[in-house]
Amino acid sequence: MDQVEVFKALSNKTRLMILQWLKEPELNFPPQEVDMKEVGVCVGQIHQKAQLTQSTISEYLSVLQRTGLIESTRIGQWTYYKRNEEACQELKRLLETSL
Amino acid sequence: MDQVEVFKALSNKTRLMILQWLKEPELNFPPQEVDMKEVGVCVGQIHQKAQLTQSTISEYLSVLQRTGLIESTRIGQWTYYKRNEEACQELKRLLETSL
DNA sequence: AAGATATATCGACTTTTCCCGATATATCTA
DNA sequence: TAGATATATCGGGAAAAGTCGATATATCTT
Repeated sequence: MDQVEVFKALSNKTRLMILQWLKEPELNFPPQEVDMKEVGVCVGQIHQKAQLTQSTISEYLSVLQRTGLIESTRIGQWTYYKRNEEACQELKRLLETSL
Repeated sequence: MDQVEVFKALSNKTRLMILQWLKEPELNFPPQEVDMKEVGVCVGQIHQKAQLTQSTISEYLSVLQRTGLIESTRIGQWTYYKRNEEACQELKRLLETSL
């Protein structure tokens, strides 16, 4: 895990928010077909909640995914994103030592 | 403490290194007149060790100081920088919850 | 007061990031 | 297969960050 890349990914208000929202998807997004806890939240929902264009949000989700902090599942025409809690934990551990 | 600003400050290899070096100044810098543990390390020493110009390092130290992660003391013509361990701890705590 | 030394600040240039709109791609449905 | 919908990617303009050299400022020494 490249620390600089992770910090860059976290250096943006919207991306930090997304990470927060995905912590408790049921609290932050309207009910879905899928189990949000299990599968995640689709791009459109995140796009609606963040007030930025679809392309920007898609890009931001890629940035976060590249760090490993979130992961995606494609189901039909939707891509669902959810946190990778293990990676988040590992990052915390990393920060514990590297900071 | 503005999270985005902190992460931006940490989004740079050199600044991360500086923060590391200042963790154990006696191990990372040649002996000085002053007690490095207590007072810190002067800009010139950090400048020599990081391979960037004096102005860049001075700027980077300001960036770090603005986050509160390091603090400075002027003694004569030297400015000494050292970690603010309390702030570093607080940041870790913040990350623990905000991440 | 003059010169030396350490640091900070300024102006400039380059690279990166932030966002957008437009378009491409994938999948679904009729 | 045609259209609809969801997402990804591409190209670009504006703003911010990275980095430098030159210069200003502060302090020390003589």
